[in-house]
Amino acid sequence: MTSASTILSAPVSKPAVGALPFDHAAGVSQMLRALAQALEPQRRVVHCGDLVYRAGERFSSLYILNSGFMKVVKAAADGREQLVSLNFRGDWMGFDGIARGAYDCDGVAMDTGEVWGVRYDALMAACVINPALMTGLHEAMSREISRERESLMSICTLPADARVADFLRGWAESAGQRGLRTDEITIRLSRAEIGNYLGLTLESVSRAFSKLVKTEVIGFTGAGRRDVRIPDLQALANFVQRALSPQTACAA
Amino acid sequence: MTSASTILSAPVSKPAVGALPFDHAAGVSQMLRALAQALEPQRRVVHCGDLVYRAGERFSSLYILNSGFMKVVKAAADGREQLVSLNFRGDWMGFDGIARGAYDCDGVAMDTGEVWGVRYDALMAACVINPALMTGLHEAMSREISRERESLMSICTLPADARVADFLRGWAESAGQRGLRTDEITIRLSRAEIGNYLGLTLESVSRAFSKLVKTEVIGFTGAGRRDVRIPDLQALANFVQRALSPQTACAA
DNA sequence: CGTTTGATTGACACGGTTCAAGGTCGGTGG
DNA sequence: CCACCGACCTTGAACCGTGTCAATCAAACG
Repeated sequence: MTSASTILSAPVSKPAVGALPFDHAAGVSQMLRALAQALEPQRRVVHCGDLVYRAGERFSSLYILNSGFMKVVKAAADGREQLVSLNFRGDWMGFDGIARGAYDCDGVAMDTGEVWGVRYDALMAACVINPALMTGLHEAMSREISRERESLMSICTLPADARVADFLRGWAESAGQRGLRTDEITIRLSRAEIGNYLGLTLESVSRAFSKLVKTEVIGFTGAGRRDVRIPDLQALANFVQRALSPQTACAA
Repeated sequence: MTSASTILSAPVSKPAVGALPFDHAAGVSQMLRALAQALEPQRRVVHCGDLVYRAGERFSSLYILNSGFMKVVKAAADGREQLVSLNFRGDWMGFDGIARGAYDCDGVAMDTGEVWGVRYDALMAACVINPALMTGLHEAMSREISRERESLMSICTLPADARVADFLRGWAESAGQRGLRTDEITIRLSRAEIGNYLGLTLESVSRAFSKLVKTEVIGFTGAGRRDVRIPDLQALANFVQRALSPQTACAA
């Protein structure tokens, strides 16, 4: 407990001002270790398609992804479905359940992985003893809010091509944070899922990919069209900018 | 402190299952009272246009709206701006700052009102003493996440008319939660702001309003076109459904 | 190998943006 | 008090980006 009590305090108070590649992976590992130590999380191996929690179910636990890849889907009373979040190792899920006392989304595994469930009441109790846990939790919620706002801006202000480009940029970025290469990524979503996430049809997504390939800012590597090569991340970002103001290409 | 220690526990565990008009206002009042008691928040009177916090500023406080009306705006490095959140009495603001250590949005007053600033570190300390405070905080963050997902779905899945209709429905709903009438509301946003929020141009918003008036699901009351009469909230909701499936009008 | 699922591409229609021209309201000063 | 002004809203017409529908193709799978 002594070690846990100071865990995360350093990365918390010093968020490495402007630098994105601050040690995200280390922070995640510390958080997971602190949780394992304080709470005996319920570990569960999941496979592609498994539901970790579902909309309407009584809220009792938050979930942290130890490995694998998950999506969060919101369903409306009419048939509409909306992919609202994509999650990787270290990400928390289930925050939506806290306020209402019931989840209002489905958490779906997209891959084989391990999810840790921690009872909310137990977590609260642990937070009182170990404030670093609480801080870590709040940061996770804060990140989720910021991420969603980022998506919103992308969807509201960018044309289809740029939305897809921005999506790829974001994916590469989060791959980088997890220590993976950013110049060769695998998009583990169908065109339809990407489209749903970005407010586009699958055809528009497909056309956007084609255009990005033609413009040379991305390329396909594998046989399926899901392995993307990104020779230059900055070029991707520039593509987004160009889509906004075709004439004012160079700002910085 | 004895009174504060049980505050919110009842409304939390019994979210009044399907009924929206559970006593939201009472919960807000209790929360504000608990904060005032535990933390001596820094009270500030704001006027329309005032910035309560701004993007880039070092994070230190969260803000709670005691009265008035505020918007949260996110600005991209290029000129893009996105209205990401609208806030009323009892809403918290500034969550976006927790993770990065700096806010990434502007909090802007849209009206005269009073905002309470509470230092985050002091709040954390108080949470340890009074767990109800912590619970209330988490519920507020959870609500923010859910709200944003709601917006995302609306924007991604609805045509222009329905988006505006859904926006009005949501506004009326939150007016109702605050104890105001839901059949006569005042939209304190310009067409341009609504458009930005919904991913539309101001012209599209204006046309949507006109169509809603022509369809009789809303009407204008005041001289300016911002006072909206909603004779039947259900009719508004039906309009949204109709926009999705023109033939399959009746589901329930 | 046939079947199935997902991706690509084309042709066309439609919704929403863009551009432009008034119109209305509220405020300010002569 | 009224004329003027600026901010905001409405409406129309033309254009264009996406959605829709449909055909084809490629890869995965039993």
